[in-house]
Amino acid sequence: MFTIGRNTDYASRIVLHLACLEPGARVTAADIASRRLIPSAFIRRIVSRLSAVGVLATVRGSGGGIALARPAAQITLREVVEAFEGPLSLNVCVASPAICPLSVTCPVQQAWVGATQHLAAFLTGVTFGDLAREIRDPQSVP
Amino acid sequence: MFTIGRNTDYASRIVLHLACLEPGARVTAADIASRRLIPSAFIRRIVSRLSAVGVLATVRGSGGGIALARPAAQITLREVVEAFEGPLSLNVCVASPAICPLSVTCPVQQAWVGATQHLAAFLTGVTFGDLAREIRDPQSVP
DNA sequence: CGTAATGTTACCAGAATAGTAATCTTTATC
DNA sequence: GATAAAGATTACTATTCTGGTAACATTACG
Repeated sequence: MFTIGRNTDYASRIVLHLACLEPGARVTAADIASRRLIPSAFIRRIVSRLSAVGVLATVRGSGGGIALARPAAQITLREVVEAFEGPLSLNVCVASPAICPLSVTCPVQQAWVGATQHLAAFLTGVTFGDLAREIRDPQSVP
Repeated sequence: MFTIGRNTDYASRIVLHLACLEPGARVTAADIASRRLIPSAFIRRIVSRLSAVGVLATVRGSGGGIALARPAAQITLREVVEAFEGPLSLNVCVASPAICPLSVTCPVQQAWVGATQHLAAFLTGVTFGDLAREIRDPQSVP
């Protein structure tokens, strides 16, 4: 079973949480942590990463907090995944073909490239605007 | 970067190697290991697993060896992947939703289910018959 | 029985993962 | 400007996973 890591999962919960609030709403990391069941010490690094990547905008200091850096409809699941997992690559020979001495004419490598592209396209098509709408109005996307 | 493991990669090379031979051809593990650059001690477990899953047929003892258990066209890349990675599941909450207390109405979980299904469908569509044909006749599938 | 082959198990070192904790920086407010 | 609230950064740990090695067991042919 090859899966995304917990970081990525938590990150998507955080972004989803913000996407469900009023546009531009700002909340504290501790608040998200408690509501979304994320280890509170953990959330710091995740938020930090997401803001470095341009998904979140943070405000330090008293009264500060976390908000989406862009409208939720412009944030894709792929972006969040790649922030933690690196560029999508279902096999090492996809990201760095040189690692495999056989890769030049290897059809399996081609297959993995194709699979990776398919997955990437799917994840690009999922925005947090869509996901938030599913929560607000479950009927809209059955 | 979340990728398949080396086991899975090696396994696909082994099956591909056999798929390129005459149908029913039987060769030794050591032979495959040397030709496909797989650690020779490693290949035992891999072959053993693949035969347990019904992809390979092995014959023990002197003069024994390894062959495909079925025509290459009936062996999918998905099958080989799942033999080593377990059932496809891009997030833990896909395989076991109970693990996440939020999963009941979690749209991200839905997204991961969809992504997993897409990937599974893609990998089901890739057979080692196709892959072997690409090697024999690169023009046929450009 | 000896040899050639796969099957199985145990083991190891290094890396990654999940999670914790402590400390530093920034900034709003009083 | 002192204080406290908030995020930023770094280090650390325990556990698991991974890739790989090695040894031994089993089977079968001649």
